[in-house]
Amino acid sequence: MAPQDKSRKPAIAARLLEWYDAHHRELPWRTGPAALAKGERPDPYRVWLSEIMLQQTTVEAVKSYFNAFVGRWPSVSALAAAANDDIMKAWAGLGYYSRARNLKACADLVASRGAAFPDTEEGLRALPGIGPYTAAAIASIAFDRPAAVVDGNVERVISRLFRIETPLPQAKTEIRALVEQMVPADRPGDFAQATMDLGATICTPRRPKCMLCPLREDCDALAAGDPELYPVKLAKPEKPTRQGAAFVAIRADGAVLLRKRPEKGLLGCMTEVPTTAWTARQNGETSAAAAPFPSQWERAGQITHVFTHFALELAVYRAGFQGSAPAGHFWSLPHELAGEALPTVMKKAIETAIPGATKRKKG
DNA sequence: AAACCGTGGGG
DNA sequence: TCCCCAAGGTT
Repeated sequence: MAPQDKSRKPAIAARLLEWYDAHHRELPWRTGPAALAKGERPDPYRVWLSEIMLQQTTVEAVKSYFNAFVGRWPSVSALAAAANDDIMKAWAGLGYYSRARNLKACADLVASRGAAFPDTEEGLRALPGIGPYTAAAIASIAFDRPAAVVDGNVERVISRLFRIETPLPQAKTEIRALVEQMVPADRPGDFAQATMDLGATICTPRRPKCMLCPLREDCDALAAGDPELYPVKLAKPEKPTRQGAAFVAIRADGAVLLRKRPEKGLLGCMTEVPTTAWTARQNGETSAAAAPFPSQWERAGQITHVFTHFALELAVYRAGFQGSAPAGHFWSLPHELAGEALPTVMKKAIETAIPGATKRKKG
């Protein structure tokens, strides 16, 4: 190791923090460096809630959900007192719905222990919905612990700085070790957020803005002229297609027939219109004869929705239907529909049958 | 440990 | 249009 390498990592961390002080993003859940310097402390509840929402989810998508949640449930105790269904409804559209189920389970646990979050990585890691990343993020941001926070941004920044040829996810161990050597003891939370801000705004996956980067003199990948090649990742498997049919039954007063999905698995605990099973592509027309009950079904259209590991083609049928809801089903009136726990794929299906039905009305 | 689990935006 | 992927966790 060359002599100057000995100070490389601390120097990088110092430059990154200097950049963060001047260029950090203002985010609803963030306590900025100036406020921290004045002695203000982040609210662990807000840090936790934001970190759960931000798992595999963009900052822009999270903002409105975060504001709605903290407005309605300002504390972990308030969230613990909420009904499961209300939380699922409020989470609808954000995706990865097990996060909402774990959110409630975690709030219940924390509330039952005096409403105080654990202040160590290990303690946080034991809570539902909190894995290695989230435990480190909360420990460093909310409790000033020198934890190594490694998310997708950090993996990209580090793999470029050190031009790591090992593909992800195999390189995770190596990356974590490097981050552990860089975390400054005095500002671990800011260091974590600075690395993530750099990855989100400068060291982006494509066309990184290296000319604006505070670490351009430190970056092995930039020196080699190929930062965009990192991180190296394994090729992804092909996405299969499944097919099925969705049935939008409409009562004379405009109510739509709905039911609740099972507690676990895809879209668990969320609300749906009746559908057939979603089977592997059959290369054929799904017949209205597969409807859960007989009616004058007419074809309203077709939607395609891409999930994480498969694409779904749904034939959408529409029919009038009178009488009480069949077992396991319920009617949702027009003014209630927008507030139901409908995942995006189900809103698409309903919109295909009844344009505008799931949009929230004004007033 | 490989599979499963949503969604929307950017290039 | 299509592909990538975002402050990952659970089983």
